[in-house]
Amino acid sequence: MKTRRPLADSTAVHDQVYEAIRQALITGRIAPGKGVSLRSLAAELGVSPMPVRDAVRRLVAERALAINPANKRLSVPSLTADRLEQLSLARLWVEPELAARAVTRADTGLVRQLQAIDADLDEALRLGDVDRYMAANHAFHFALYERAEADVLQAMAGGLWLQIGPFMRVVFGRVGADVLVADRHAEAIEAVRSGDAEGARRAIAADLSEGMDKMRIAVEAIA
Amino acid sequence: MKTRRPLADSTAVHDQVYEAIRQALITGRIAPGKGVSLRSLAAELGVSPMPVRDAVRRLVAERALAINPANKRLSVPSLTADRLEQLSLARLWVEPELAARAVTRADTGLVRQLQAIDADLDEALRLGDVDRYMAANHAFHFALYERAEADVLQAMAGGLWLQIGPFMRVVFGRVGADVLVADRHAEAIEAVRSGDAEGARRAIAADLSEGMDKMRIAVEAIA
DNA sequence: TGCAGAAAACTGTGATCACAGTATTATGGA
DNA sequence: TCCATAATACTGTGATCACAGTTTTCTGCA
Repeated sequence: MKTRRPLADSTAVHDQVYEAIRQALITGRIAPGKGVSLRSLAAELGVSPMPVRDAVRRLVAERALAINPANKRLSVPSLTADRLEQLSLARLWVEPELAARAVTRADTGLVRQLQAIDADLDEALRLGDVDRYMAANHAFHFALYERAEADVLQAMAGGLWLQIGPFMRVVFGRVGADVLVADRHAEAIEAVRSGDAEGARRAIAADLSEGMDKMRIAVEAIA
Repeated sequence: MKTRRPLADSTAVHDQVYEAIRQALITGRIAPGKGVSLRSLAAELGVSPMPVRDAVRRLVAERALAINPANKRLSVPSLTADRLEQLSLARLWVEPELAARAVTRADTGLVRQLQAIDADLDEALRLGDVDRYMAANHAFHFALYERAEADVLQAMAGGLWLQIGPFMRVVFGRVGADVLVADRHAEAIEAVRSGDAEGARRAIAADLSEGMDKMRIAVEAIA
C-alpha cells in the first residue's frame, strides 16, 4: 500500500496524525480506558505506522495517552477522582491567568470571534450535539488564550485540556448536555470587550470551577 | 555497528536515551541555542537513530527541545526574558503546592534524604562544581515533590524544570556559582520535619523566587 | 586572493522488516 | 461442557534503507 502523497501541503504526516488523534481525544471520540494500537490507528487514518508512532510518542509525553508499563500497550488514561482534582487545580490557575493577559491585547475582532463561537456553541447545545459542543467550547477558550501571547502558559493549558477531554465527553455523554447550559462565556466576552482583565480572570475561573464541579459530581455518580 | 545489547535491564533504549538527554539538559551540558541532530546524538550515545528519534519526539513535546519550523532542524531553545517570566510564574505556582502536599506525607526518611542531598549540594558549591550543584539541586526539589504523590502536578514541574535547566547553567556558568549559596533548603527541611505544610510552601516559594530573580538579573546583564 | 557554483555531507521523515514478547483464539482431551 | 494447552494474531521496539531538502565544503575560474 503506497501512501506516499504529493505533499501539496507542507505539514508533516505525523503532525496531521497528531492533530487527528488530538481532536478525537479532546472531543472524546476515543473513550477513556480504551486500548489503541499503532497499527490500528495507522489503518484507520490510512497512513503507515511510522508517523503514528511519532504522534503517539508526543501524545504520551503530553499524558493524553498512557502506556501500560507491564505490557507496554497503549490506552486512553481513565480518569480518577485524584487526577481530576489535580487537573482542575492546574486549569484553575493557568487559564484565568491566560484570560487576563488576553484582555490587555484584545481588539474588537476578538470580541466578534468569541461571540460567533459562542453562538455556535449555543446552537450545538440546543441541538444536543455533544461533539460540536465540545469542539466549540475548546475553540472559545483557546481563541481567547491565543491572544495572551504566552506560549509557555498556553502550551500548559493545551496539555491540560488534552488530558481532561476524554473525561468531559464521558461525563456529558452520560449526564446529558443540558446540565452545562449555564456557562460564563457571556460574562467573559463582556470583560474582554470592556478591557476588564480581572473581570475576565474571574469569569473564566467561575466557568472552569462550575464546569469541573459538575464533572466531579458526575464522576462520583458513575464510579 | 551492532548496538544490540543483552537488555539485562528491561527499560527500553529510548527511555535510557531520553534520560541521558534530559540529564544533559537539566544540568545544562547542552547549551541553549545549540543545534543537535538525531544522528549526532545517536553516535554520541552509541545507539541507533531510532530510539533517539523517539526520545527527541518526547523532549520536543515537553518543549525541552525545539524544531525550527523552516528547516525542521533541532535545537535547544534559547531563553528569552518573556519565556523566563512565564516559566517563573508557573514554577512559583506548582512547586510550592507540591511541597505543601509532600509535607503531609513526609516521614523521617524523607528528612534524612533531603539533608543528605543538601549536604552534597553544599559541598558541590564549596568546590565550585556547577554540574554537581545543578544535579543536587534538582534531586533536592524532586525528592520532595515525589512525596506529594500528585503525578499530574509533578509532571508539570518536571516539564518546567526541563525547560529552564539549560538556562540556569548558562547563567550560573557566567555569573559564578557563588551567587546562589543562599537558598531556602534548610528552611524547607525544617518545615518538612515539623509537619508545617504552609511553611514548606513559603520556603520553596522563596527559594524559587530568589533563584529566579538572580536569573532574571543575570539574563538581562548577558542580553 | 576572492567568489560563484557544483559536489558532497548531513538533516528529518517515512516505509519496511525482524524480533520478542503478550493476548487472543483454536484445539484436543476429559 | 469445561478446561488446559498449543497455535495464531497482534503489540511495541529497534534497525535499516530511501528520499528530498538544506547546509557545508570543495573546486575552479577570475
